Amino acid sequence: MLRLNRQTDYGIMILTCLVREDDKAMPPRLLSAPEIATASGLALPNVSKILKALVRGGILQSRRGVQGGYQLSRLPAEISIQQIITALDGPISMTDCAGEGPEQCDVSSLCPMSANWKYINDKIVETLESITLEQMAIPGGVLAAANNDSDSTRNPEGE
Amino acid sequence: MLRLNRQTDYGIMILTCLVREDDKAMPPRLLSAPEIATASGLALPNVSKILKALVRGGILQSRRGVQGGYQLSRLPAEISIQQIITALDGPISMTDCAGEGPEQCDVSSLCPMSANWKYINDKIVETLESITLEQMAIPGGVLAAANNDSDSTRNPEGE
DNA sequence: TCAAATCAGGACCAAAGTGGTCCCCTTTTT
DNA sequence: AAAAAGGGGACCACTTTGGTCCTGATTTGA
Repeated sequence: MLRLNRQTDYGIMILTCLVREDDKAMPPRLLSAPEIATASGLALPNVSKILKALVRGGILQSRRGVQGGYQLSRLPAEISIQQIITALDGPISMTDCAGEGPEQCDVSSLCPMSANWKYINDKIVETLESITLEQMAIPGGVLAAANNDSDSTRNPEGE
Repeated sequence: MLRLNRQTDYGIMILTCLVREDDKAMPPRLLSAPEIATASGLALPNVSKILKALVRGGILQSRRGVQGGYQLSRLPAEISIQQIITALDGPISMTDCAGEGPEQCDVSSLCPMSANWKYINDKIVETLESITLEQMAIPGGVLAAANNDSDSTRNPEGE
């Protein structure tokens, strides 16, 4: 599976909603949690929980009180999917080996796969880092962006 | 986190053990579950469960009876990490959107992120498909292989 | 100054998933 | 026939996750 949890999925959905709402209302204003819940079609308590986590992770800014609400703390083009995942689900690490400490895996001698796992992990982080919220907010946006720099990644077989 | 489960982690560890044992005993012979458990340092019942799953997934071949055991069904260079993960943890799909059916996510209208998720998912599968068990079995093997074809992937910053 | 609106933090619980063990059956060799 | 293996699945304890709710802090505005 290798699936990210549902909170994270919802979080990205919520953020893409925010981007679209921002585009609509040109003097960009704060959106309250109930407004965001309505726009995204999710239940308020859950949306609220996710929004708070996104603030803690530095993705959103909030203001309390009457007329308060949430807004992106950076431009959508400067927020990567990787940052969102990290904010909601902690840092990406496919195995204990790939994590911070060198030898959590003390089963046999020293884990000979550690360096390999770290490389794989970095590769995936790199992929997720290259996808921006701006791309994610428009249908097919990621694919379109990938076609625009076909030299920095692999050419899709032909040519 | 985006972590693969422990069975999968163990599974890859077990397979790399198998590769190394195979290299030692030049007339390649079958290894029994207890032998593999000893070699890997894991508990027998758990190793046994994982080995069975790997057989079902087509990664290993088995033979029953006295002198029976397990062996790889292909060369280590022809087994990708992706195949192992799929065998032990099911097909990779980061979200419901990225999975098979088009619109599991029926929250608001039709999910505009679906195509984007599919692209990201493919990208990760591609990465995992490019890593072989042979590379994984030697320390630093993945990194070495990546340096050998620095045109097909990104150059690590400086030239 | 008080009330209303709004976010912050965390407690809480039910449901699902995971990790690990064990048992009984089948196959194969001697 | 007995012993040595793997096959399939049941089973349970534990952890994680998903989701809701409550209480407190902050801000605005009448």
